[in-house]
Amino acid sequence: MARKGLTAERVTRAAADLADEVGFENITLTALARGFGVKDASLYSHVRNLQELRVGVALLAAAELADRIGAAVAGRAGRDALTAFARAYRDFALEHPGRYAATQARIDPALLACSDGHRRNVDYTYAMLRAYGLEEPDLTDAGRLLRSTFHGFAVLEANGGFGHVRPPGESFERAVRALHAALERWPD
Amino acid sequence: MARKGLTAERVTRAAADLADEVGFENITLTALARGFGVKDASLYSHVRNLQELRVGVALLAAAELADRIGAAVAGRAGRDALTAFARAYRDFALEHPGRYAATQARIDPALLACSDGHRRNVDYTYAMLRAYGLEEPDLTDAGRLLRSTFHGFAVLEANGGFGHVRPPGESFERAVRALHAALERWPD
DNA sequence: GGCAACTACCTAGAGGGACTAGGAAACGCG
DNA sequence: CGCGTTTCCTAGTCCCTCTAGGTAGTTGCC
Repeated sequence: MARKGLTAERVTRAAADLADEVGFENITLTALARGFGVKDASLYSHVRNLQELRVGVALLAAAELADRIGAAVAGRAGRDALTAFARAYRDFALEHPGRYAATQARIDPALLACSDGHRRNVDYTYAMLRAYGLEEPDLTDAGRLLRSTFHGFAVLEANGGFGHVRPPGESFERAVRALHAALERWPD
Repeated sequence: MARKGLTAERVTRAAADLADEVGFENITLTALARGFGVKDASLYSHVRNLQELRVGVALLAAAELADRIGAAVAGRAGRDALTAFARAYRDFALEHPGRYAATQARIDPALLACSDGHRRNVDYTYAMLRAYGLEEPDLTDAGRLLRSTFHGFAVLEANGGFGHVRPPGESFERAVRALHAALERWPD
């Protein structure tokens, strides 16, 4: 009955890794327990239930994504910032599909408000858009357009939704160019 | 032991309705069987397994979406067609969240090639884009941009990803305007 | 150092969903 | 009518979530 030194954080991090392997929807407390050489019931000392584990992964993933985006946009503005933001976003989704899916999981709004990662992601977006000279409500509209396009692209690419003819990366760069042009001419 | 007159089609249609209620990921053969007043094992006479049921729902939903889009864009071109397409797309996603999620489910490419609904959805998009004077590879890039934005918006809105301040519908109309402008000036 | 409190792990078991094997009753067609 | 097929059944396996209650390590406190 040797102790394995598990903590809520280690479990959550392992869950994030597992999510990247098998998909965020398919993480399982049993599989996680197997990975630690422990019975599944034991994990309930560290995590209340599967739902809470998912929330933990979502917060972790959002923070990691925010780190990447923050590093990418640091010291840039306008087109440079937009391109760096977009690439960081897409790269994260490609490298960490499970974590990325977690960032988009439906979460209790009260909890979401406390999530540093989610808040920072929004902040970076708004900061970038303000540099284009936008103000409310254009800020909101443009922000939603960016999020929709980036997220939609990430989902479709991850799901193999694009035929294999043309490299998705080139389509993505084009999309970012088009968005840049749209932001410069906003509101048309 | 009265027969209930079940068929693969009735089961699939019920699964689509259930998906709209509880989410595409959460449909269950057991719940479906309960709805028909039948044991879960009985459904295996009509559907090979859960995976195949999901595929069936996906094909059904894609056909329904294609019908709506086809009706919307009939006789229109340019901005009119784009707006009608976008509204039909978003409305479908809002009215039938489960069916909409099904249209985006990862499916065996071989099967997907046989899906009339999926093919028509692609065809409508390409027809619309050709009216903007685009040719390959711009056609592919622009098509991916549209799909990404529409899909991303639908997912975020369905997940409650937009705060409640500004009505999503207005942001959506703006996004469509921006996309129209981008298509007219393509490639920038 | 020794004892109590706490915590990390355990076993046992309920409950539910996917799925299979094999059986019986309804149906459809000659 | 009777024969084969289809539809539904019971029974049971396996896997996952989650709870209750027990035991063994660890920590803190005198």
